[in-house]
Parts: sequence; C-alpha cells; structure tokens
Amino acid sequence: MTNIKKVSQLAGVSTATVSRTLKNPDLVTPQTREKVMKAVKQAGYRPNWLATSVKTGKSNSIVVLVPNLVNPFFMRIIEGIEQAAQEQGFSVLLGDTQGKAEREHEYASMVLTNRADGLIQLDHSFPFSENDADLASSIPMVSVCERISGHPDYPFIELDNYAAGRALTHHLIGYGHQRFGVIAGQLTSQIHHDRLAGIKSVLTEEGISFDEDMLVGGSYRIETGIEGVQQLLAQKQPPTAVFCFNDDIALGAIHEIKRHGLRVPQDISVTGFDNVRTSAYMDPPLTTVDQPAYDMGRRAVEVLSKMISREPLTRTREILPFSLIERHSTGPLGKD
Amino acid sequence: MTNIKKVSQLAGVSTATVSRTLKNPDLVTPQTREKVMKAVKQAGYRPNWLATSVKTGKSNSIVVLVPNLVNPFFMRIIEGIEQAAQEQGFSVLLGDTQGKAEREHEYASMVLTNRADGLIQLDHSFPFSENDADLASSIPMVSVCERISGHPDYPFIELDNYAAGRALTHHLIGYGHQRFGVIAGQLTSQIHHDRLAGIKSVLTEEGISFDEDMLVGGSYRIETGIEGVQQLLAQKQPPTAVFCFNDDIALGAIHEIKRHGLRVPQDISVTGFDNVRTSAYMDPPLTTVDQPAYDMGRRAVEVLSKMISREPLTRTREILPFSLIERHSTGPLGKD
DNA sequence: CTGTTAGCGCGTTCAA
DNA sequence: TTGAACGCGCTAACAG
Repeated sequence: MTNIKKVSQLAGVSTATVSRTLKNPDLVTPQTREKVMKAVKQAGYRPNWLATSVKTGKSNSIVVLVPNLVNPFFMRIIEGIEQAAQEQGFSVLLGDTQGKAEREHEYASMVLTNRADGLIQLDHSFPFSENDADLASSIPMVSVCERISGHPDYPFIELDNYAAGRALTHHLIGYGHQRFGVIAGQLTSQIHHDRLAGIKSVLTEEGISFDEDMLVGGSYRIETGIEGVQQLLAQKQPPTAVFCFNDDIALGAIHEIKRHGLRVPQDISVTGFDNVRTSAYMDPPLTTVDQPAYDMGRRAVEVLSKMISREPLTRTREILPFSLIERHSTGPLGKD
Repeated sequence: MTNIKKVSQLAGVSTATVSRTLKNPDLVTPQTREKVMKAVKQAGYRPNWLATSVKTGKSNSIVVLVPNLVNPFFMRIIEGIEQAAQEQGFSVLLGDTQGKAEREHEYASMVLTNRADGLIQLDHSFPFSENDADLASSIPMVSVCERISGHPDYPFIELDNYAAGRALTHHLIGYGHQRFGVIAGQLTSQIHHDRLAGIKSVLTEEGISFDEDMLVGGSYRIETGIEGVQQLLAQKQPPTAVFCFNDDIALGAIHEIKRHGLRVPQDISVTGFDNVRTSAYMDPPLTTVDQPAYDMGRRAVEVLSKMISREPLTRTREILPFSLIERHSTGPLGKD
C-alpha cells in the first residue's frame, strides 16, 4: 500500500503538503509542487478514495434498483442515469432486484450505511424493509417510470400514461376498431391504472363497452403476450385490436397471432409500449408509444443530485410527454 | 449522523463494546449485548460502511466495464455477474464505456484508488490509460467473451468461437449452400478472428472458396445488418447464406432481405450469434449459437474473487462450450 | 507557503 | 468481559 505518508517522506515534505498539491496546486510553490509530483509519480501514488470519502461523509455513489436487466427499456433509462451520474461525479451501484423484496431491502440499506448517497427506484414498491422504514424517511430517493406505492411524497419522473392510453385508443378507433383486448404487465402499478383509465375513458366517450374478460396478462414478458393472445382468441368474440403494455408483450402477441394463421394488422391490430430499439424491425413494424427513457434517467439523477445536496426542488413530480409512433402493426380490418 | 460513539453513550458502554456486539456478539455477555442492541435500535444506528472499509482496505466492490447497455447479451452476462457478486458479498459498479477509451480509463482507475477491488472487462481493449499501465499489472482483472488485446496474462472466460464458426458452416453446407456472406461485428477482436477462422477452415476442407468481398460489417448493430445486406446483394453473385456475428445484425439483415422481396430461408439463409431472448420470436425464428452468458458472468466473478483474495487460480483461461440452435432462418434453397 | 495537530467512524490491540 | 488508546489514510484548522 503506497500511501500519502510514503510520498511525503519521498518528497521531504509533510503529508498535508502532498494533499494540498494534489487537491489545490495553487496553494504551494512551484518548486515543492514539482518535488511532490515527482515523488507521486515515482511511488505510483493514488489517493485512497475510501479515506477521502470517510472524511467528507459522502460516497458519491448512487444505487439503482432495477427489477430486470434484460428489458431494453430499463437499460435505456440506466444509460441516461449512468451518463448523468458520471457528469455529476457519481458512480452507479447496480441493484438487480428481480422484483424480490429481500433484494430490494438489501440494496436500499446501502443508503443507510453510507455506501451510497441516494437511490433510484425503477419499480413501484417501497424498497426499504419494515425495520428500515423509519430511517428511510429523510433519504434521497427518486422513482422513474413508476410511482412508489403508498409514498406519494417521494419525487417521481414518469410518462403521461393516461394520455398515452387515450392516444392509442383514438388511433385504433380511427381505423374503425370496436372490440379491444388488453394484455397488461404489472397489474398493481400506477402505470397500469393510468393506461387502462386512459383507454377506458375514450371508449366511454365513444360509447364502446369494454368487457373485463378482455383484460389479460400480468407481467412484462414475451410469454405473457403469447398466453394473452391464446386467452383472447378463445373468447366468443375475439378482439380486433390488442393493446400490449410493453413491446416484449407485443412481440409475443404478434408471434402467436401469426401462429394461429391470422394476419397483423389485417385480422388483428397490435400496439406496443416503450418503443424499444427492435420494435421498428419487427414484422410488421410495431405501432407503439415512445418513452423518452434516456432523458427520464438523466432527469432522475438531476433531481436526486439536488436532494443529496439538500437543494430545494422546483418540481417534485414530472410527467413527461410521449409520442405515438405509427408503424404497420395497426390498420383497418380486412384490408389486404 | 448517528455514530458508534452516540450509541456507546446511550448504552453506557465503550465504543469498543458496541463494535464487538455487532461484529462478534459471542464476545460480550448477554446482558450488555441486550443493552447495546436496545441502544442501537433506539438510535437507529447503522455502521458506516466507508469507515469499515477504510480500516480493512477493501471496498468489496467490483467495477464492470461494458461497451453498451442495450445489448441484451451483455445484460445477461451482467445478470450473472450481479448475482454471483451479491452471493460473494461484492457490490457491482456499473461502467458504461460506450467503447470510448477515456471512459474506460476513468472507470478502470477506480481499482487504483481503492474504490473497487477488481475489474471485469466485457470489451477487448486494455482499459487502463498509458499512465496507469504500470500500476495495473498486479490488478485483479478478468475479461468475459473477449480477450484483452496485447495482454495475454489476464484470465478470460470466452466461448469456443472457432468451433462455433465451424458448426454454423457445417449446418449451412448441409443444406447445400456454396456461396457465403459474413456480416461481422468488431473487426479487431479475437472473437472475430476465431469465428472467421472457423468458418474458413470448413470451407477450405470442403473445397469452397471465400471471396473477401463477401465480408462486410464492422459493428454489432441492427443497422450494420441492413447495410451489410445491401452490400452483399449488390455483388455480382450474391450469397445464398449469410453469417451474422450477433443476433442484432441478423435482425437487421432479415428485415432488409425481406424488404428486397426475398424470402428467408428460401432465397437466403441467415444465422445469428448469442441467442438473445427475442431471437426465438423473430420471423422466421433465428438459427443461432447459444452462449451461456449468465454462467460466463458468474464464472468471471468467481475467478475475480479468487484473484482479489490472492488465492491461486486453477485455470486462467476458460473456453466454454456453445450450442447450435437450429430454427427456421436457415434451410435449403428454393424450397417453399 | 508549510508543518503540526486533530479528527472522520470504526476495529483492534493491550491492560485491567 | 470490558475499556482506553492507537491507527487506517486522508483533509481541515490553526500556527508559524
């Protein structure tokens, strides 16, 4: 271990001078500076980050809780988080929770032990354990995409899911559809409620009824899309248009619809959600809702950074705009 | 800040006793233990991780350098890394390098400043800067998928890319193909050389010539697949079978082939590489090479962990087996 | 401008 | 079994 003491001896100065030279070179005379820098180089010295941090009491790290690493939508958010964190001098600790409460607890407790200064939650659950809950109240925490259930006081960055649901519905009604199915992801989240409410609001306005049997699914997986389509096609009156609550579900759904010998969109229209990289290259290219995932990640870090430095927040809840991407998985019925 | 001193006062004992109670409860009498635990609970005390680490000199963190977060193959590896790291008591610092040298330098230097104990590199470049290179020689570092160019001494975990290249070629020749194209990813990596060498070795054995004009591409992106197909189809004698060096490239390739009004596999066969989640749901489902990405990540952590604790390594280079996944993007020419 | 001293929060001696 | 004292590596305060 080559430490500051060794360097100071090598240079014939005090440890304080070495520290100063490295941190604030203007405070030392050019001669000593040179002497010190030479000793630093010769010894191959790097300041011990742990020691520096224990002084300041800040770890300059943030922990990101993500339910699933393989979802490209989440990863795009994390790209934004990572980039902004780097710019602000933070490191990112990755917490793959797999949606499991114990793992959330474990990662969340990092903020309680000075291992991280703040926390970004990509899921909707309150990540702290029962035990830690009281300590967590003053912790810098932000959620992205989702809101933390039961804790409306934490800032969040999310999409206008209600409006997106409405836009998708208008789009499909514009093609003349009247019978709709929904293949949902996590059923307990705010996202789910908002999107569904958006869809239903338009249907009500248009005098179209929605049968609760037409709501299937329950996780953001390809297989959910497959099973969802199987259930919807088994109905007496199958839908002619299906809302999928992410692009993975839509991929599975389209795959299964084709496997039944039906065509997309001539027999059934399908919409996705998220606009992941691959959605433009599906067959047919997917009509979906683009979320500004990268920017959402960036924004989360900006908010969290302010919380960490105890600056006041101008806004504690941000609803970002979406954009509807019309491709070829939707269309009028029967057109060839 | 609630520290150990405050707790010791609250419990009426010394700080040493508090430390002992938490770290080695058997060394204190049950009565004091109870006293201390009560004070800990009452004060909401958590040991400061930074202080603990500065004592031990270990950060119990590893930094993972990944060129690209949105590639599901990398993410699957990181899932394995993350899981194994958690089991071994390490935290994962995420370093999204975007393939940029400066960012690699910055993240790699974390190991030099005690911010991390070891490093996993998912790319093929030596991540340290010129300046840090001499210090890096004794650093625990492992590479996954790739080998670190110019530094054969670092352990690596990779696939048997040569054999995989051979297997794919045999598969396609079995369908009667004679004219092959290759859409490659990173052209400078060991991976590239091994796969290409595997392909060419079989072609040579079978007396089939390979025209260097049939080698296109240069990055692992969907767009590379599109452009690659355009170049290949512009040849006088376009190939009847195309090797794509990852599944993203294959996705773009298939998309573009179809856009030209050609059919996969009746007009052109396409193979991928990696077997990402979505490859089974492409249209047609992709013939590809499965890499045990999750296990590769796990294994990397096991090796790195041994290096960090200075245990001797049994093997320093591991070549893992692949498996060829035959789906429907390959087949004989012209069959309907 | 530089050196001495104190202390960040904790773990680990060494006596008692 | 417990406490006092020291030190991890570093930086900030105060002298000089």
